[in-house]
Amino acid sequence: MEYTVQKLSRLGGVSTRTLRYYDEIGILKPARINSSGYRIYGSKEVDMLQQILYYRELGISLDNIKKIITASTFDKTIALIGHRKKLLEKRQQLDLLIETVDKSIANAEGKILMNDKEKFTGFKKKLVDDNEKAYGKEIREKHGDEAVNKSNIKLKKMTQDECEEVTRLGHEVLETLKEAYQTSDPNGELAQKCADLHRRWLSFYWDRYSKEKHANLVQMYVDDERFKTYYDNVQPGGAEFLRDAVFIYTNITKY
Amino acid sequence: MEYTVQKLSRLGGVSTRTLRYYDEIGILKPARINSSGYRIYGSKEVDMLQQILYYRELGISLDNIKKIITASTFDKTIALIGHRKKLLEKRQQLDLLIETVDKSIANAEGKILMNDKEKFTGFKKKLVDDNEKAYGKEIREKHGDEAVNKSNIKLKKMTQDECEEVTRLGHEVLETLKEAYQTSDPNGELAQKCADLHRRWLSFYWDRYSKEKHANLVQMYVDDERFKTYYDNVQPGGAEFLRDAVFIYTNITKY
DNA sequence: ATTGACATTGACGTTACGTGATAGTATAAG
DNA sequence: CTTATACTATCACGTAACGTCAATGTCAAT
Repeated sequence: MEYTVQKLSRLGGVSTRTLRYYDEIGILKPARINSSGYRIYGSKEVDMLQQILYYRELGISLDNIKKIITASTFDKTIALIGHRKKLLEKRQQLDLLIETVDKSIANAEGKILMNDKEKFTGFKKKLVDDNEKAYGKEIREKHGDEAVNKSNIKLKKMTQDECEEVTRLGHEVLETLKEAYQTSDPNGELAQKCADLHRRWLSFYWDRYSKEKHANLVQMYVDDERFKTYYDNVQPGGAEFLRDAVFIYTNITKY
Repeated sequence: MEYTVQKLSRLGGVSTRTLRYYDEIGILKPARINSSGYRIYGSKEVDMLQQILYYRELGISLDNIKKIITASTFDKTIALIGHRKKLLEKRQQLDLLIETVDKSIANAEGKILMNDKEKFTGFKKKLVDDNEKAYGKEIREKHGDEAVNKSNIKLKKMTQDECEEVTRLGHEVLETLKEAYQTSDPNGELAQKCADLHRRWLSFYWDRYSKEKHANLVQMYVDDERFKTYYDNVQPGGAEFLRDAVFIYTNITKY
């Protein structure tokens, strides 16, 4: 069986540009060039493309793939082991980043909540900025290893499963909010379920849950245009509805 | 206080090129340009650089940093939350890759071990290639989600702590090997400790440990030049010494 | 005046292609 | 046989965040 660029590209699920590029860098040459200058690939090239794409999926650079595919099984194994190590390091790096982002978010939220009433004092911005500077310095000091480890934020120990759940929860909150909004009853079952989901979602981010903070936060969702927009994009009037539901849920009615 | 490019670059731990680039893309302009065309930065710019570097550490693109640093605290928080989500997705993607690499390594090792005696039949290469093709297809079929989940490889459930340990163990094996080699006694305490460390290291990669496979593997370390080179680079004669120690350790003496 | 450390502006290289521009070729329909 | 259109080819520029020359100008000290 013979294939032109497009046929092979469809077979492999890549673009024709990719095939021409692979030809250019010498990683996958066509079996022959026909009289019109067209690239013609054979079944051997199909197999080769499969292998290339396989390694590409693993995040290996084309340069290394080039070496790997011409290497023996042993060398391939060694290459894979080395690559595995790189991936693990990358993941640790990612974990560290996520931790730091979490700290930053928690910090910002804390500041927002604490300083909600001083909104116009002009102090807040300075405080937060100072804090960011401090963190930045901290990180650059010693890559933040020790400092970060001392953190007592809950998120630190989030497993992968929990990460998936918090994402799912986030979606669920929004979808339940949409449904609940249709009932127009913040006291209803759906709205209260939504408030409860929101609490569970928050609990992932907060060290410890408190009704006060919860109510405070949803009020802020309404007061601040940017958060309001976020929820209203999901469901117009959603921010207010969520606040009302959470006020009932927490049994707190003023802020 | 005023800073030239180099002074600021040393303060922030970045290259002068980076500062010129940041000027070029408008993310950090100098306070003024002196009569000789030199960039002069003030303390405000130092603060700004701190912030930029902070966000850069988090893996945020300069383009987004540009938006973030001019945004309010609320917007920054929202941006961070969004970024956090991206990081989590990236990590899941990485975990998937690591799993697949593990499968691939285990597969290759399995093939090597199983077919050690058929080394010259020429079947092996074909088998492995076929297998790789199969995996590649599998992955591209449905991103391998289900297929990968069905895997019963031990590594799948490696936590981060375990990942760190296996890396540490790997180093320990090599260092102990070096020390043990000095004793010239594969039956000695150090050599047996090394063999034991090697077993523990292997146990991370294998579904279940067997003395047979262990002895078989270390013999291969000697027989195959590429693996031999790997260990001999650490300690000349290391591959043979490790084999001898493991033969004693496993109480298996022929292969 | 000279030297050495510092500054400037280009401009090309990096990765793995995407996205045109321009031009030649194959194939089926009219 | 012409035409439409579907395909092919080769440039060549753009991407992100700088690294790395190269050529040239400036500052402080000897």
